[in-house]
Amino acid sequence: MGLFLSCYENRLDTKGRISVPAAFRSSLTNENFSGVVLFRSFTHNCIEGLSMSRMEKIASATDDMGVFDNELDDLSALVFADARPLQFDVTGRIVIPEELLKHANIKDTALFVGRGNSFQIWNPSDFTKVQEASLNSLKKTRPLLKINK
Amino acid sequence: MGLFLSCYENRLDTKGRISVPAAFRSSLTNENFSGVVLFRSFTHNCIEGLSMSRMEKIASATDDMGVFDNELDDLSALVFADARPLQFDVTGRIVIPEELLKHANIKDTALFVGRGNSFQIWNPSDFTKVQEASLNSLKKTRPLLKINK
DNA sequence: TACAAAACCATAAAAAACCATAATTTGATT
DNA sequence: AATCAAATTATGGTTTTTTATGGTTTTGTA
Repeated sequence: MGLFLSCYENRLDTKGRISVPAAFRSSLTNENFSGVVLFRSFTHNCIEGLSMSRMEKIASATDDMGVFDNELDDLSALVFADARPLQFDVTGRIVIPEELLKHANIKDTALFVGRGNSFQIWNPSDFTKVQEASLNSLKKTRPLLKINK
Repeated sequence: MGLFLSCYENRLDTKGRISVPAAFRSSLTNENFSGVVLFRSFTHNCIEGLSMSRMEKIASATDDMGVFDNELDDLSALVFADARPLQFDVTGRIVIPEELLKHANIKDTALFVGRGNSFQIWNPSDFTKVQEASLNSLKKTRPLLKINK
């Protein structure tokens, strides 16, 4: 699977449709399911996005843990219950459910943010704030050399 | 993968295109993705360059760390969000996004600087200054023997 | 029937592919 | 070492395709 990289800002139309960035779509060309899976982030006011195959990996990972790790089991249960499979239309658009938009405080513009094997969808100005904060805290601790190992 | 070695100065055309040095391109011949990944350096006013496969290694490394290493998670999130996958055209050119050019203070000429497993792109005169400063500090501290250990 | 969801059609702007050429490098031959 | 031919490279300009976005029509179904 291709990585989700960079950021793309797109707009919702009157019918709630929004284009998933072409670069993200082409990371999903080998997928069986022509679309994405979205759910509300636990940690931020944003939407988490995954491919269906990655969702299936999470499922088998929790299977492997068996019934013994209750915490992980509960967590994945929440994810599955909240997850929305959304199929692309011909031009690569999806309709993001109202609940998710509300959780991420998204009105008419959304920012698709690459996270490697997954992505997030943000209210653009919310993301700017969080990103700056994160950058500042990193500059203090400077774990930067780890990148190039 | 071949190493990125030496420095090459190339020019941007009116459409923002610039040739990636042939020597760098031939270090990437075995890559699936015919291009490079660029992002803004955290430490200097320059652009960092990597192969896609190296980016994928970072992605799986962060996956392995899981949700437990928040610091690494934040760091990779920043990198992935900022990273721009740029595909070569037929003649080996890319278009460097405006934001990156601005960060590196690049106008019409750019210097590709080999860094072994990665490379950087600099404003030529900026690089000269930084390199001289770096050389001077090395002459004082003389940590040179450590290189071959 | 009425309503929501899906399929269909259209278009301006952005990105990619295409074509051309001068300059440079390589390599072969003397 | 010197020369020339061939290949590669960096660079410039043009054409075609893709993309994001908007609107309309059809379908399914409650």
